[in-house]
Amino acid sequence: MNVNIEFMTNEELVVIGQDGACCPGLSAAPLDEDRAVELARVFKALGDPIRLRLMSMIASRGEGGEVCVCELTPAFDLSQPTVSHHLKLLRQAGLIDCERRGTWVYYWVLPGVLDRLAGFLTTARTAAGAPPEGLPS
Amino acid sequence: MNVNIEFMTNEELVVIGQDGACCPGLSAAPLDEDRAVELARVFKALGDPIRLRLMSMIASRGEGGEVCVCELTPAFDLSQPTVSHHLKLLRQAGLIDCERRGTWVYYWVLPGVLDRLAGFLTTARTAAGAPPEGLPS
DNA sequence: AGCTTGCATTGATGAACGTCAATACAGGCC
DNA sequence: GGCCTGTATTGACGTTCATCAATGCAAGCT
Repeated sequence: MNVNIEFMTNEELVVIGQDGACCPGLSAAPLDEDRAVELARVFKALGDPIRLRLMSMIASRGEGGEVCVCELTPAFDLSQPTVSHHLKLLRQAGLIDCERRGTWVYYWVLPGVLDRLAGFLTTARTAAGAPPEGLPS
Repeated sequence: MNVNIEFMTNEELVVIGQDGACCPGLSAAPLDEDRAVELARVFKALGDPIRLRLMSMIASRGEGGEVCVCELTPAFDLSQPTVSHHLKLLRQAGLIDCERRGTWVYYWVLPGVLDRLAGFLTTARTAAGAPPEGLPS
């Protein structure tokens, strides 16, 4: 698990897991309560226009790409603390991580998270028919 | 658009579109404000444990499958109105639809919605490198 | 040291949300 | 018609959320 910042309390989720397909899939079988709670936290993090745009701006940098907060903040018609707050929520949801380098802080999308989330939603893979063949992950 | 119930006001979203891949994809390019607002509504609908479980129970029926509300309600430790409310939110998000048949009301997942949502999240498809070759969808 | 810039945290406020009891509505059955 | 069952809607209440101004902290500068 990679939180490279000490001065921030690390409350990241591990829901989507670092490896494998996190869980059976939405359509595979009725979700049990605990997994529903964990996964809902991730979707809730994406359930805000600002956070979706933040995710998109960061994810657009591609694998290994980073974005400086100083690029993110002015892109929104919001106060700096509010943007910072949304970034924190995305981080707590286990979607992104950050690192301070000198004066600036850089954010990136945790590798594989989006693909695993997508896999969870996809019905084709989880259907009874096809075997769980090798996913990109 | 398929709302087969007249007595309910139809406020379904069309965000995820009935055909095609809805939009460039989260990682393709920074999401514009309008699309972010629309998509956030869908993710917000999934951002609650109860609604996620409801979706899962309905989606587990597979393509064309339906679930009677009378099966959904007792599965939760909630009042009937609350479950009904969550179903309404999922419907307004454009994720499910329903139909009354006699005394009972049946819900199903709108076809393709989950796969399109998954496609929106997937990075592989939208990356600059690979051509958009045929996905399982 | 002091100043400045970039970002996170705190505390407050109004809006949105999840929940319930009560009620309304639709359809089947007597 | 009247009654009963299943589901949606209404209205209220407490909690969570998004937002801001003010403040705090880290790092670079002079």
